[in-house]
Amino acid sequence: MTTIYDIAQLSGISKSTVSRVVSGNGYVSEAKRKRILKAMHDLDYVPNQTAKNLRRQHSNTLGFLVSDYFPLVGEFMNVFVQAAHAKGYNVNLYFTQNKQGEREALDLLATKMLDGIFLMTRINSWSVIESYQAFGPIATWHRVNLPDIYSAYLDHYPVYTMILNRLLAHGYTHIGHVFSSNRDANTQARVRALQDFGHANPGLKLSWQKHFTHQTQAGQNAAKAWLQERIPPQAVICYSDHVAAEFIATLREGGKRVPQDCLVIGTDNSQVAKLVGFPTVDLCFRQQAQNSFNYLFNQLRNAELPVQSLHPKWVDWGPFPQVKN
Amino acid sequence: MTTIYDIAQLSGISKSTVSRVVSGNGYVSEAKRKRILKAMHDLDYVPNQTAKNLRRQHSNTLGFLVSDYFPLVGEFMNVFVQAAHAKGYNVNLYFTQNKQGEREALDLLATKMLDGIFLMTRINSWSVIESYQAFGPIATWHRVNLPDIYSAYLDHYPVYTMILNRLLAHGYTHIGHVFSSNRDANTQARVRALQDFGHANPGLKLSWQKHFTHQTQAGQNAAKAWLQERIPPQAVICYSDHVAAEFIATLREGGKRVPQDCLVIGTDNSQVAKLVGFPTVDLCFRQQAQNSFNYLFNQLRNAELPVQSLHPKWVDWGPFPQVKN
DNA sequence: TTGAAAGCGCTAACAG
DNA sequence: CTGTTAGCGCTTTCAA
Repeated sequence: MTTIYDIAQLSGISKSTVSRVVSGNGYVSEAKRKRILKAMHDLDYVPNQTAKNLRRQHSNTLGFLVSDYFPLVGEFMNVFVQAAHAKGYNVNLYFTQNKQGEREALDLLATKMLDGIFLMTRINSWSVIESYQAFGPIATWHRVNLPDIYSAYLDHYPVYTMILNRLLAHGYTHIGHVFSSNRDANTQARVRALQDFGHANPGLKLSWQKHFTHQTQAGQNAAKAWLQERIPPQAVICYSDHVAAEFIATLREGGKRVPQDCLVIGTDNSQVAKLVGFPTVDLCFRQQAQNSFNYLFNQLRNAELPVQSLHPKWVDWGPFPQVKN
Repeated sequence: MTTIYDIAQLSGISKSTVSRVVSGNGYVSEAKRKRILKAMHDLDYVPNQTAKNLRRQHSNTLGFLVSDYFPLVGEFMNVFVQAAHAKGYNVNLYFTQNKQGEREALDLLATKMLDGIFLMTRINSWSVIESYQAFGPIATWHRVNLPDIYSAYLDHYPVYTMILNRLLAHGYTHIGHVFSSNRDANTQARVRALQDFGHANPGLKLSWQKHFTHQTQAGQNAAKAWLQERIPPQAVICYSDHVAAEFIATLREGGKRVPQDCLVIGTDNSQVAKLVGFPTVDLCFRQQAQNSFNYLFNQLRNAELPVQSLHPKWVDWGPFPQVKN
């Protein structure tokens, strides 16, 4: 492997001058620059990023942590990584299966092996995560109210209310719900929205509610429960598009028609909603990914990239029929 | 940030001894080890990976390069990253939008910023990619026959023949094809399989063929073309599940029934096939991801992790009806 | 079993 | 404009 020293030797110029042309900092005479460039070319010189990182005490690398893969991760990551690359940042991916693994990844912040971290999904408590913030900026997808951690969240309370109102306007009076873990602040917001809606509209049947901690098979299990009911809900709101898609697939396997027998609604506007064809709400995850990167970048470089507000909206990839009684 | 030096100071023991307990190499007396451990704990010591990497001339990090995101990337990467983590490797993700970007990522091999590379999708010619192999192992998803680059490929010729035969057995005589770029060796294999099949079975209509370089909207555009036909194919084989799903969605939007009006077949066995519900062929991408990592690991560590052979098989997530005339 | 010392490849004062 | 010098934090001989 050829180093800065080799090219200094070959060109008969000092290491530091070579460094100047490699890094582009400082003045170098045209003559010497030419000779150095030639030597670099002749020797196939490639700068050693690791040495550079050690010296500069940062890596131009961001960590993207998820505890588990689920379909939206790929789509989200895609936006995040593109944004990062556009600004010269690399991203390191970590599937943190447990507390220990998550801490190890977080530890990398302390030595600037990672300059900043995006947490799509967390395992450790916020208090331990927060303690790492001293070493570098942290952004998260989760809804959380911490002074030093940026959260790309969108409040699900009004979104859920919006969904319920539309359902009501279309004549639905028996509505089921598939929620994520109650630990999640936005799940709590949804549940609250549901309660308030129930009080405001007495007489509706809203009690069919399922909670799932993991996306794996949540849709399938919820649909199986639906199929068992003597009088199942006319519509079911799922906490993610993937769950909705799986719910629909399982219902159809069970011989039911969607949306005729049950209208299923997702909340992501991910690719699968379009493919399977059901109504969903765009929760702006693409903008959230961009915002998260922008926040991290702004912290790191003292910049002012825009962090835009989010405007959820309906995306009807499938029919939203009036209920027939 | 506390370093090995700080804890040497605090405990009154030399740097090198501290290093021994941190890295776990070499003998250290129990007494000193205890004191050092205590100091490490008191000072919240976190080893500096960058310094370690510079010194050891490797990073325990693999590069995962893709030119563009497409849905299978997420699922594939999931398996690859999990496999890597299980063996103590991290993975760095690169979306290499152009030749330049791909080379920059490949360059990282030279300095062991990256110990090995997996190429899901490439941009530069194989000859330039091959030249990097001197710096570290390279594996790829593409089908390519290069002595020094591992390719996780599965031969699509027999797979395509298998699909055609099943279609024929079910009475299909007019079969359409959505292919990827002809540059791809496995696309060429599919086309050859089709030609040979046509010769062996004269009288079939097999000429409806579309080629797409990118997955984005391939399914949609192909379906639009299908909808224009006076006598469209009874079945269409798509080169990926995502393309198949989009094809189906567009057909349905156009008022057609699937599979009644057109049987659509995918080839991935990705999540979307299950969700949308259509027949697909498992091309074992999960095993391919595992194999790719295992190959890289074997090269790097002179190990013998199994690189297993691939056995494609039908997965009917949706009906495969007999054709009715 | 331990410490001193050299050095991985690069950058950035500093002095000239 | 350029060279000398001193490290970044860690590992690893080598000698004690």
